[in-house]
Amino acid sequence: MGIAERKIRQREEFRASILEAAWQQVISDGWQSLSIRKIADAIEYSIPVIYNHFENKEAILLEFTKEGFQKLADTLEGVKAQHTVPARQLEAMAHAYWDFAFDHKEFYQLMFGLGIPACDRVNEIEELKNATSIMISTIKAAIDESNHPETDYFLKYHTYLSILHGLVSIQMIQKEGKPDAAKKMILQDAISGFIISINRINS
Amino acid sequence: MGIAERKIRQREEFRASILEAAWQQVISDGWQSLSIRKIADAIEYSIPVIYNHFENKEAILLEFTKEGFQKLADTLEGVKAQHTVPARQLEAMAHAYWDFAFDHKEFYQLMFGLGIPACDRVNEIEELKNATSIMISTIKAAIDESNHPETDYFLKYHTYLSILHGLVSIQMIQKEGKPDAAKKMILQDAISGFIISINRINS
DNA sequence: TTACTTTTGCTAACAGTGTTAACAAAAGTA
DNA sequence: TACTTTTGTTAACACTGTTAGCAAAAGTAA
Repeated sequence: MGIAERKIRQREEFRASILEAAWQQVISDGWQSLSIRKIADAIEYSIPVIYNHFENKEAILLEFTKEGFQKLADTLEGVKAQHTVPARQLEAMAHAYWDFAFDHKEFYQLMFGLGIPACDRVNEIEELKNATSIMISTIKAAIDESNHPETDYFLKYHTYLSILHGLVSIQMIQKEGKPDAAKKMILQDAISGFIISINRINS
Repeated sequence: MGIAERKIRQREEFRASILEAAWQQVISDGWQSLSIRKIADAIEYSIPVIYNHFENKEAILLEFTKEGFQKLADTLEGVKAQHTVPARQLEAMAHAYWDFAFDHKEFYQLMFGLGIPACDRVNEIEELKNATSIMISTIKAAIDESNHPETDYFLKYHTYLSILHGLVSIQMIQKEGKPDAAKKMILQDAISGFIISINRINS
């Protein structure tokens, strides 16, 4: 008798329909406004049934996080296979990473814990400009002293800030605790590379 | 008569006490669990009085965001002043940036919209390891082909990922919209620098 | 088919959240 | 003292995630 099998199948379908409804919510209004109630509403069931399939709301989001990382892995692998020289592979993967992030923005934000209050208003903060101008002026000075004074300082500023922010936030995601002095080598490494790149023509 | 002045002063003090209470909440439980009700409780006033001084909860958080950026700007400026060569300034500023982020974690998370569900569980995601291993293997291959096969591949992987994530998330914060193809030059620039740094000894 | 067990889904509630309308009390002004 | 403005309160609205308790449906065994 296939009753047990059918039940498992139905359960799986139900679970999938929850995720489907949840995902519709996420892509239409962002994951911050996802709510159990809206999911229940969309699948036309009462609220508690969702808890028969997922421990809590976080478990639903975790599902998407996993899916996102797998999608990213697949993308990277596919792109990597199209090249043979490692340096070209790294380059192609970088572009694929970038494309993935913006083509699947909701996934990416979920995966890396991004997206918060007032993110759209951050550009209007005067204090931000103070910090920005200090960095830019230094970059400018460094470029002026280099062999390539025609370098785009604004581009280099973005690179500089991105490296710093990337290092910090990756570190914050992975470690709950403190700075971890040894990890500062990564910072030193990245900044050294950046400074070198100012004094050299990029290939 | 100094009545008006006193009133303004008292208003200012009240406002400050709200921020003070809010900040205590933030540093003890993280900004995600900050609530108007808890603030009201801490200052021993009813809830609506807070809305006499701040338009909404977001306005309170924005206050801290501003404060954070100003703190960062001051820190960078102070560190910069201790050096004369721009390259050294950039280096020192990078370290100061790092220290700031971890010494004022709550500020930093607020400033860059970090901190979300399941951030501590992200390391246990199997799918993450899939994506990781693809990148690491490529980095390894690139190092093997370089003039410095003794390079720490794990360090380089972190640098690579940090650059990518930094670029993406900075871009996501600043722009609501789409990829912006021209901005991809920043990516190309950063990755080129990274690849160069694999083939060179860091100064 | 009947009697029993398990699964499934429901209503209703608890404990929170941000926000606001309506009103009372205090403070300042004439 | 009478009036106006500011300030603060209670109580509610409209949401959140989550769960206890119960009814109905589905499956099982006689």
